[in-house]
Amino acid sequence: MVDYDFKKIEEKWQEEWRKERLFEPEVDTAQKKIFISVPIPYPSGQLHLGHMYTWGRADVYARFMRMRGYNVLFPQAFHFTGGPIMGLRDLVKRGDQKTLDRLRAQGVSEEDIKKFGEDAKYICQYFSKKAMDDLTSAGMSIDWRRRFFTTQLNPYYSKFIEWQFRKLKDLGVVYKGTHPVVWCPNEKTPIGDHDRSEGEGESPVRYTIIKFTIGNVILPAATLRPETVYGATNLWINLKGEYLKLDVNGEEWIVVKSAKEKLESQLKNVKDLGYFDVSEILNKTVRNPVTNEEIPVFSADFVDMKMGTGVVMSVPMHAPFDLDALDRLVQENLSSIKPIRVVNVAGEDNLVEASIKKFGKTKEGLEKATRFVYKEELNKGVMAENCGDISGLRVAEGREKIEGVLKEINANDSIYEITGRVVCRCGYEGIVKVVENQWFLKYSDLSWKELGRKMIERMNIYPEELKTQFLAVIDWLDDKAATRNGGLGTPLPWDESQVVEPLSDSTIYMAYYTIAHLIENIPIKDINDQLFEHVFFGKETNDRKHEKIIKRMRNEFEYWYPLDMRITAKEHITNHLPFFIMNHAILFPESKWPRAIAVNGWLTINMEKLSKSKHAALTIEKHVREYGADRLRLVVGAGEKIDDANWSTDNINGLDQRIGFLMQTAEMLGTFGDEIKMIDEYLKSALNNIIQKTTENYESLNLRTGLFYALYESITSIKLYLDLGGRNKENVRWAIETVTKLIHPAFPYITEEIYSRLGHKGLIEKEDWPAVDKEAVSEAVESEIAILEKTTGDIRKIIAMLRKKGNKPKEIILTIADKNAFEVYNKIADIAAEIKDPNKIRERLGIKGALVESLTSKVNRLPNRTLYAEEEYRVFSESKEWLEKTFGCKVEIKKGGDDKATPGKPAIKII
RNA sequence: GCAGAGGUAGCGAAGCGGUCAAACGUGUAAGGCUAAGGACCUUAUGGCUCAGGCCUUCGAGGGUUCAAAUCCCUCCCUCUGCACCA
Repeated sequence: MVDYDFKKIEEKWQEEWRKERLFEPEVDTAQKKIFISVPIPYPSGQLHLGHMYTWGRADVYARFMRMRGYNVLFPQAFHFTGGPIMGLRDLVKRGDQKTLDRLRAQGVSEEDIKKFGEDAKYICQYFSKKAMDDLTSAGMSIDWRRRFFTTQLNPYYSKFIEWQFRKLKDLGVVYKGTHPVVWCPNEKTPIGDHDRSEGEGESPVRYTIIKFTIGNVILPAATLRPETVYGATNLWINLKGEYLKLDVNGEEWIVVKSAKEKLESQLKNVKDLGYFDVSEILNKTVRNPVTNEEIPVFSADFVDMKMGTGVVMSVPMHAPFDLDALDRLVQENLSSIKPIRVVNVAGEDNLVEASIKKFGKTKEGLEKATRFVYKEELNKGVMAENCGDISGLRVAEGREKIEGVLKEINANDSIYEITGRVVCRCGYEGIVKVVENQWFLKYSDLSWKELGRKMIERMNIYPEELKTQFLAVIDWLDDKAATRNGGLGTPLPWDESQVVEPLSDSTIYMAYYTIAHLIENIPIKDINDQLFEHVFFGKETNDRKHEKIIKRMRNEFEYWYPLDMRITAKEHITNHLPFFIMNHAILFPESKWPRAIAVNGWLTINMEKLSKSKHAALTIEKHVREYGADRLRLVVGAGEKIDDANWSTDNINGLDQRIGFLMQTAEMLGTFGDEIKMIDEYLKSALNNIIQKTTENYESLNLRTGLFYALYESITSIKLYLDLGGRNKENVRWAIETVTKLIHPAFPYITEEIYSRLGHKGLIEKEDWPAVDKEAVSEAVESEIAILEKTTGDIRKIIAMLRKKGNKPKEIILTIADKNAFEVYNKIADIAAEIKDPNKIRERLGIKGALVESLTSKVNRLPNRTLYAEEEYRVFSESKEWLEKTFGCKVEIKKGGDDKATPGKPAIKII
């Protein structure tokens, strides 16, 4: 590592930035603005390297844009909404050992831990303060004046949320409904994924109930494949099970005992009418409500007492379990039923028979067979001609349509099951509950989706490939439950039993940043919808008391909005980002729609995912202390696009080397002169190319590539320049300053330091971003340098061979090709620019000879640029000294006279 | 299942019709520098050659083209998300 006192340097420049108020931009209509934001973190722990990656990317962009002359706003708030912090408080209160260990590992004092157990708000405050300090020390150029937090703990923000939801309701996109959730009957709350000790990822699945009737009594068969009702040959019940007769919404249902609780928690009005002996209906017939046929009721062991209603529709032609059970009855001469085909799969004669053969008749085998048949028929199946209204439809379509058919004849209902066993952390098994009084945002609305799509089409999305995915997500979007009945948050203004849930109260909060530092000058009692309507939409206000401050708020919003760049990680693609898009689309006019989104992958450490247990060891605080902020900021170059980025401290060495090189070269400047050689043209050309590439890549948040040019390619070019004998003071100085500027957004502290050591008084961040001098870019010069390098490589190869033979080179003679060879070469290059076929090129050229033959013989080695004889001579003769030094022998450069020389490839003769 | 992304040398990762045996980083090996180690510099790192050459490679198999890692088709495999949860 290069030795420098990073702590001192960091403190020094932080102070300078603070003095200059560099990160506290004011409205200035004469200056172009850019508004950047990163998600609002949830302060349930200390920020770690994963955060560093996302914030680092945002900060590089912010500093880059500042240098490009933009007035940059980069604010940061904190999100207190939700349940987990309260959960953390309870765990601390309970003295949960794991939790306490984790907090202690993060350096939380015993006194603070005690307070955590008493007050969730204190946890929020503690960690948000920490986060602020960590981000600041890591060099984030954040305007902290505008920080705020959410929930009713901040009544101003709550007013903003209330306004927003009233407005959404007025727009007709909020409605009250019901929603199935996995529910803990003990704690009486939904069990989210992280609240489960078993069953992560399991979710409610809806079974269709088809009502078969026997007189007035209903046998409700639960099924995932209602479209096969045309092929039902019988019903299955299980004589070993206990059944009940229930009054369900005024109808008499026969169901297995376990279904009672489910139906109750799924909003059915249930009265228990007592035990029902199912042997009473065994072998009796029931009426299929769709076909009106009478079919028998049989018993089968495979009917699961815990699943659904305990009544199963038998479709032996399309269900392995049904066929297997029926076969047994037929063998015992208890039935003579024949399966009925209702789905055709091209090229398949009897899918169920085939699959049973394949997977076997064990329970596992039949389960596999069932999944297989389900999949095949769903994907490839077509409903047969005996299926009434759904005949000829694809299975998926038929399944959708049959629901309507059943509904019309009042023969359907539904029951939810969980896709797998879920156990709550409290130890109780989860069930599906249909919760009432849920308020939904109607993201399924087609005209709303149209707005969302329109916004996406107009937005810059980085990486670009994600645009199609965003459009797909909008298509897939369904109504979103926007409230819940617990946790921290803002109560829904018209139904205070519900709290706006976290993802729904953080869709347009970026607008709040524009006024967050001003709004609290107005007493809370005077904050109303009219104020927000005025500030955001310029509608009339009759508040004269706060005229001045309101006017400022209005100006701030008008100036800063829309948001120019939203930077976030990929886990938000299917939740936060689409909501952010949709809510902006419906609430704001097009001129205020966000302009760009940049998405990044996750950070891995030495190729391993950052697991929760590792967070404590990977805090930003710890790493800044250990390595310094600049070195830590190297993490922004760890990845690109949505690929996962890998961080390893190995890379620090590479950074240090290059920083050291810049500093050393800066110190050597005094020994340089003012001679200008071809290599100086090369330096100018190469660096201008690098400026261009760096700028383009920073613009689209491709920071790994940007840094590759700014930090690696640039220094490689400067080294090559010095190697080849370049010693022009002005040019080297310019090169060092340019590179320092190019890498400044990523490594702000050390670059400020280098810049001041170069004798500059002002801040580098206030300097202009290096401009590309197109005049200086010369393809010819760069190709000649490449030719020089290639030739050097060839010489080396030949010398190595000679050495093997025991020969030592005494002299190297390089001969540049004849002028007329260059003419031929360039003619071919010209033709090859449009015609690519070697045969046709030769035809068109009309010249023959060994040179033409060799230049056009290999299709992938056609000349593709113009070369100049004088330039080629110059580059070699100016490098003569260097070549002699490199190879330790005499070198002679000749012009013409050797047939072996071709343009771009001088003849090498070694004596 | 649905949706999206992707499979390139030991590893990571560029390239997205012709300057591709394939940038760059890292690893490995040899040499230099060092008292030594680290750091640094040079070179090598698909195979065969041994005067700058040739041959075979970019998940598998077909196809288009004078020319394919790059375009088209089929197949195999991997990753991510699927919601009321931050």
